[in-house]
Amino acid sequence: MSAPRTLDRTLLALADPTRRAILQRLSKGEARVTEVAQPFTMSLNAVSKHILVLERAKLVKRRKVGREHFLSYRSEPLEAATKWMDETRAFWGSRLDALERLLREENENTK
Amino acid sequence: MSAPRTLDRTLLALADPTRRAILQRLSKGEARVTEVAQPFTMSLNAVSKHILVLERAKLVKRRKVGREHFLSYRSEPLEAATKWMDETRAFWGSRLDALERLLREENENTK
DNA sequence: CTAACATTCAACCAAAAGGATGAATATATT
DNA sequence: AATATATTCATCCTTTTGGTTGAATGTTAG
Repeated sequence: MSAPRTLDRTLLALADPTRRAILQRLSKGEARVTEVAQPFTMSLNAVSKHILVLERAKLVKRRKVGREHFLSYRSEPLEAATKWMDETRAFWGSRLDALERLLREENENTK
Repeated sequence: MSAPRTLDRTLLALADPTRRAILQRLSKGEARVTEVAQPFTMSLNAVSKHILVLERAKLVKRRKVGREHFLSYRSEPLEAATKWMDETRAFWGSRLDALERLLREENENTK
């Protein structure tokens, strides 16, 4: 099993609409911090912090050219999270169907 | 587009190893609060709070029988989150491949 | 050199998260 | 009725989060 910290960071980073919007923007191509911040009403600094969260989760990579920081989207963490979710959903969802689960519950309740 | 609040709550609830462990336990069948809390070193009350977070995200349903509260896992939010992730990953990941993205970036940089 | 620009750093703040403990509530057992 | 059990409620504490503003840093342009 892979370190759960990574998954924590990925899911936490994705659990915010601002950050998802940032990622969506970056999925269309590289952009500078100011460009990324432009559509939002919040301050540039606030966006800068969101970017930091995304970087910590490795969902965004930064490339510095002079005074400009180019941000790009990295797909690996989302792929990993998707993989975890698919596997988990399969395991939690279909392996025990409703009837099986009911039987097991009854069995446990009479122990 | 579906309300982002739901997705927020689901992802936030999943972004914690304790809560994922609780869900894993419940995926094997119903359990009471005390049973769910038993494996953890933290206090019962702390677990109770985690359960509340999971309920808010509709990942856990509660059925009260006398003084006992039976908790059960609900698969719908995880299914919805998986769906969102799959779609998003497809959209962000494969629709623009590396070359396309590179061209677009160069184009944007010369505007 | 100086001015403008891109970005972060440093405080500060309010709210939420994650935990502990002790009291309260409701139900079951004797 | 008295006690034990299952669970939450109410406080309190510390850390994190998400936001603000103002200053600092580094880079480019005039």
